[in-house]
Amino acid sequence: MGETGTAPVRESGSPFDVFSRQCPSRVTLEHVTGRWGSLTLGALYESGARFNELRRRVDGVSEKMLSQTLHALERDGLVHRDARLTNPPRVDYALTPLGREVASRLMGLIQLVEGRMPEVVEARDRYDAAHRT
Amino acid sequence: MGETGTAPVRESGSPFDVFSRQCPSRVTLEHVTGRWGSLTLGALYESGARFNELRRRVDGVSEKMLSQTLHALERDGLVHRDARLTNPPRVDYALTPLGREVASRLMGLIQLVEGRMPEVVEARDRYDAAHRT
DNA sequence: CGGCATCCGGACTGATACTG
DNA sequence: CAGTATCAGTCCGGATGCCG
Repeated sequence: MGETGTAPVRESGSPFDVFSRQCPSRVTLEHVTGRWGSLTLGALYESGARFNELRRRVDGVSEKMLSQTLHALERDGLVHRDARLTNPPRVDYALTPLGREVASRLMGLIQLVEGRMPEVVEARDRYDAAHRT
Repeated sequence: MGETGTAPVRESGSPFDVFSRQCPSRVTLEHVTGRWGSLTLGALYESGARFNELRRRVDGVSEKMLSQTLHALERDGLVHRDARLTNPPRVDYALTPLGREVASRLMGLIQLVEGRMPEVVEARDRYDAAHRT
């Protein structure tokens, strides 16, 4: 390959470098960080819950999106689904140990963003003021 | 209000609860965790860079999306843009102190996901095997 | 080099309706 | 309660072309 210093190796030597296209880890990262994925993991970090309880925690999510999100997270091994075929049916969702680790880091990020929102809002105002013609 | 334990207060008492619809922090969180936002912050965490250098680091991003992403992050005060009106033009992007904090947590998440991909892949195989009719 | 404006197909989203 | 199915609307995102 080019020896002109183009090497994009980054610090990674990982076989699962998210920065590369077509790497399976990028898909998982998108499940985790996606619009509803992050909020769903955050909601479950609090405690396990049933479907409609989760819907209430994640304000604004539709049935379809929540269902879809939970399936993706379950498939990735981050969420455990426990279904009782009783009447009425009861399905409990909870984080797996791996899911808990991921959610923990995610919560760290979420809380940082929440806590620094005043700075963000201020930055936005400055930006908007500067970019008005 | 209801004293039946419905209080959805969560651990948050924050005025910027991402779990609530219409909260500005949710928008910022989406910029940060979005498909290209997370990878862009990750790329900049390594070091500041020029536009096309960033394009190379974030494999697969289009010019348009990178530009759009950088604007959003700049507006949120996470990225600093330094433009020299020379010829040829030169524009350097770098993280702000706040951006660096956010990117740091993000990298923690990214590295966790990358490192645990074997488990994820395994979980997927199990899921797919169990859900084939 | 570092962008922005436009176009356009397809992916994604969200009501609604229906099932077990 | 816990979903799936369907369908219409939105918007994402890439390609192209032009400008400073």
